[in-house]
Amino acid sequence: MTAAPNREEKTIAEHETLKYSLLGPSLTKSGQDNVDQNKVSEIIYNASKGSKYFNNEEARDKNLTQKIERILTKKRQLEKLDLASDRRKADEYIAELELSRDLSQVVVHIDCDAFYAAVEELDRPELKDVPFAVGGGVLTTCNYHARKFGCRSGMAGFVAKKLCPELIMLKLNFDKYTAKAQEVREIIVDYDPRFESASIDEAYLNITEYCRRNDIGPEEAVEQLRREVHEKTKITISAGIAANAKLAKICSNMNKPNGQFSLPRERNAIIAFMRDLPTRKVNGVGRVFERELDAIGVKTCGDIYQYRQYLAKLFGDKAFAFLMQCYLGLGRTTVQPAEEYERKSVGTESTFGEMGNPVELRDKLRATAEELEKDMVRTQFKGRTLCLKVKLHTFEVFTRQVIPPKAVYIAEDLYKYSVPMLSKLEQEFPGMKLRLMGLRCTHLVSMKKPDTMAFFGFKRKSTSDQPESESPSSDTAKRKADSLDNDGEGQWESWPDELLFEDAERQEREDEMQELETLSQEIDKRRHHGKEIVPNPKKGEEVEEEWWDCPICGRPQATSEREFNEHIDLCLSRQTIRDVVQETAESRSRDQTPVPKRAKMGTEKGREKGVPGDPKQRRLCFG
DNA sequence: GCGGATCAC
DNA sequence: TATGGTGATCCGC
Repeated sequence: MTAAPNREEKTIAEHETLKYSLLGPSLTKSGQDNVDQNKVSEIIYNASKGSKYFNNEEARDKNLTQKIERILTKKRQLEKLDLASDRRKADEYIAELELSRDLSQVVVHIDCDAFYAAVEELDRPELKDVPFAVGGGVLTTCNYHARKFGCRSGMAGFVAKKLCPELIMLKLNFDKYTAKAQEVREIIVDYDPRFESASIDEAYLNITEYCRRNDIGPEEAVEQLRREVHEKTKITISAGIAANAKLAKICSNMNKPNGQFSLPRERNAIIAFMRDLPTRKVNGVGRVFERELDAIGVKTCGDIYQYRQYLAKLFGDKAFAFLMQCYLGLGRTTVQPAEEYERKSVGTESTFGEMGNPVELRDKLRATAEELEKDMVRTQFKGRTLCLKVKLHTFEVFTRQVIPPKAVYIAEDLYKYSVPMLSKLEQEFPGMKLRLMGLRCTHLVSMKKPDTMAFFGFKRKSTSDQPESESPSSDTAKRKADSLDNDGEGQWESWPDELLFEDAERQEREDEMQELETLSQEIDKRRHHGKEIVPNPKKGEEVEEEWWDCPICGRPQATSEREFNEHIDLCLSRQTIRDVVQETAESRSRDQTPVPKRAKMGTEKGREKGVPGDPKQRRLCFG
């Protein structure tokens, strides 16, 4: 074969993958079954061709193709080697995972059907029979009529219009969706008071206890839940019922919309289910990983097994572990409120018309900093690291970060420390024009006043043999109260908005805050020092009684939050902050026990992400 | 630890 | 005319 046709073939092949990529990330969403994807792909391709976005996508696609070439080359090398040891390691891992299999829990994933569109339809019934979408330049979602034309979430508005010229575009009414989501959560809380919001329209529930208490089967319970939600909110939801969250999530997509699917909680049924399941159906496998897996011959989760000896070397240990769990159909069986997840960053970004003027760019940076300050104040965090993100007019994305001398959150500081990064980028890309700018703080430090047990990480542990002590009703009430506290106000009463103060006073406050922050970190570290600080049930009969070791004086303290806070206040006033920090540092150096890591939020590759307990975010959620 | 990349929603 | 915002994780260096 000559070189020319080969190159041509390659170009065609590359365009095929590009076209596939251009279809967007939500290809697996429902409503696309009877759509001629080739036709849709052609329209999208032609609508996009030549644009800067297209060119960038093309470049990315070429890079991925090269990356896949490298993967294949590596695989061919591995094939020549003796991988018996790798196969044995994989088999040992599988055996180990198998031992951890827990089929005792009934986990449910629920997902509102085309949620934003459904809410809009309630207000405007005439929309029911016409294709329409919600969102601005990019579709946030669209109804099922629109999906028949190939429209999808994440698609550019003008492309959607090409696919469906009659498409009606609606602006987002975020408050409306939030209110509706709240209605839904008020119902599902009765099925699991500790349900977990995955987003505004998705939630995980563990209904094991509900089924036991009401002597009802899981499928029947979920049918009842869906019926109840529909009757009371007029929203239809789809649900998946399975032994763990990963499977439940997959199952909720099986009979969408307005349907449910239950996967038996039996090993054989689960293995059989995974065997024929395309990898892309698993949460965490996106367009890229799907292509990479496909390239080596893995199309379904069942295919994973025969390639097990290659996976770690080709994709890394994390991906290996993830894939093994996919093959076995394993996932977490725990469900917990989103507020209990720990936030790791706060950021803001925005897109705008091409901008290259350095003065304008600095104005934009200042505005971005001011936006971020609002979010930092709202969430009560400072950041030890500040990250600047820019997207050039070519759609290329770059990030740069700094560690300011102190934790930051005030716009002035955010700006001051990010300007040099912007200047450096301007040097790096002379005449650069941006279409997006963003700022993000990471390595967060809490600014919450240290007067609650929650601050120290103490949570009332429900006595396991006393489920009534944490009855659904009381928890519901508490969680409803939480949701009303939507701005985190009331936790910072004695420290009003910084902006109200004159600069000098502000500085003073800041220094004080800095000290508090240092204290909080020290105590935080110490808290994680050992399990011994967690609440211990008192020996004896009174199981309800609990006590805590004060993290400052070390003495055991009473159980009520009020008493505990009073003690902490007393302790703090007796001992200066400096003393505490000193003492804590000493105790740390005495005790060489490694600080236990916080519970990880997700599993490998960001699977099973939770939503941080940020009010802004929480507003988006059921939880 | 940094920067790029991927992923979910 | 023209393709989002927020947050998380993983990998290679």
